[in-house]
Amino acid sequence: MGRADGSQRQVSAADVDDSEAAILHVDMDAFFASVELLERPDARGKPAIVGHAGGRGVVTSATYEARRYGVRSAMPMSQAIRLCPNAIILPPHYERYTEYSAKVMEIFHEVTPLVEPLSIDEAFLDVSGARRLLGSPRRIAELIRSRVQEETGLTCSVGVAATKFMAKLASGRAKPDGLLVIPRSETLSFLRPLPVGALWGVGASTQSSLERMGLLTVADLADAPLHVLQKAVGDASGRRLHELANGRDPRRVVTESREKSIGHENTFGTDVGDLDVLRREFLRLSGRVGERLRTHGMVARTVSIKVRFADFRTITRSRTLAEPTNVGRRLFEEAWDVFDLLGLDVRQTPLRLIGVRAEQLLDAGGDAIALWDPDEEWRETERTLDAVSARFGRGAIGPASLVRRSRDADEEERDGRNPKYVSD
DNA sequence: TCTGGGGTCCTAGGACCC
DNA sequence: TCTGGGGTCCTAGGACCC
Repeated sequence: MGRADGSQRQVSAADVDDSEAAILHVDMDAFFASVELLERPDARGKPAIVGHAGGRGVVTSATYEARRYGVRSAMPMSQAIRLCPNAIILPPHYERYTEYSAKVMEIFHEVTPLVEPLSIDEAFLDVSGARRLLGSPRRIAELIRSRVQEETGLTCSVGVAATKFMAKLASGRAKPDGLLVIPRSETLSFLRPLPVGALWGVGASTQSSLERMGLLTVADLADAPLHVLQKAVGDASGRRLHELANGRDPRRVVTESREKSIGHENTFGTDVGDLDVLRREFLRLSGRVGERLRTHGMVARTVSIKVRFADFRTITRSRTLAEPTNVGRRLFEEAWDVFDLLGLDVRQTPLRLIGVRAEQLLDAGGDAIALWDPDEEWRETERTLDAVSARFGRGAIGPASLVRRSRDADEEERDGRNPKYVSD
């Protein structure tokens, strides 16, 4: 990846004090675009945009050359093309991004087990325990940068600081293809002059409410009384902003997290006013959600739907089930019923988008029905359930029937033994 | 200019329980 | 006859992030 301009790459001097800065934030540079360019050498050094031309898509990623024209992620493609008519449009290949993501995450894991992926292309690393073996945090950051470059052909930027937030700020400042250490002692002097929008969690809306109150910089927030901030942006956000603005961020690097919801949604190429089409789409989305629940070994207690109208107004409706499920057909039944209750006249007001999301996820192990074969199509599941209920009645499909996973299966799997399945 | 798809977290009101 | 306070769950919407 080339740089945005001819300026010096931002690298902290070797004598910067990183002794109290053991958190790294690694962020791939223009990740999707850079992966595409690996196979399109002809497009290197030129403005290129990842996304679908035409239709309702947005920019997924743009090279720094394209960004010079004002192209940004999440910008409507039509607008991006207007800004940069000569840009090369690259259709996305998500499987490739997933592959490269796995490669770089593996490199991180060879440095420290304390890796917290934030998204497909960035992660926090706690390297406090890796110093003895690999050297100072700055040395480790350099090592990661050169390994990523050598082993994937991609560049990344690394921020090194005492807290997660400062590390992320540093990597952003180092971009592209740079490294920046913010010593603990310089946290406040770095932070205070920045605009409020630099803080994690301050987007356009929060920024304008803060600005209306005359709070323009991080220093303004740091010095404002807590209750003033809380009044403006709510209890939790106010407290968090106040902490961040004062350089405090106690969050640890956590390696494991469980998903809290799984959903799919689709924006139609043109708004849809046909109930049959909507019904089929709800069915398809529910099927995909059920499939993913099963591969995760989870069931959902709550199903929620999302509906977006032509004018972009968006509503959600949800329903909590008596029995949690991971069966696509069940998710669909609830989704469709909840949608039906809206009483929309879709021929009059066609829809731009619909979505289905599973919430309040529970481990499917133990008492719930578990359909463990990830390759199993939900339609297969549906047929099985229908057949069972046809023969034995609906009550037959319950906690005690079909295939159940033993409580110890997880532990046994960890021990390397075969997971045990019991069937009643 | 016309706005994707995957998520997380927070708020607020009402129901319900003790 | 008028009126508690706390806690949890459910639902809808919105801000935010990548």
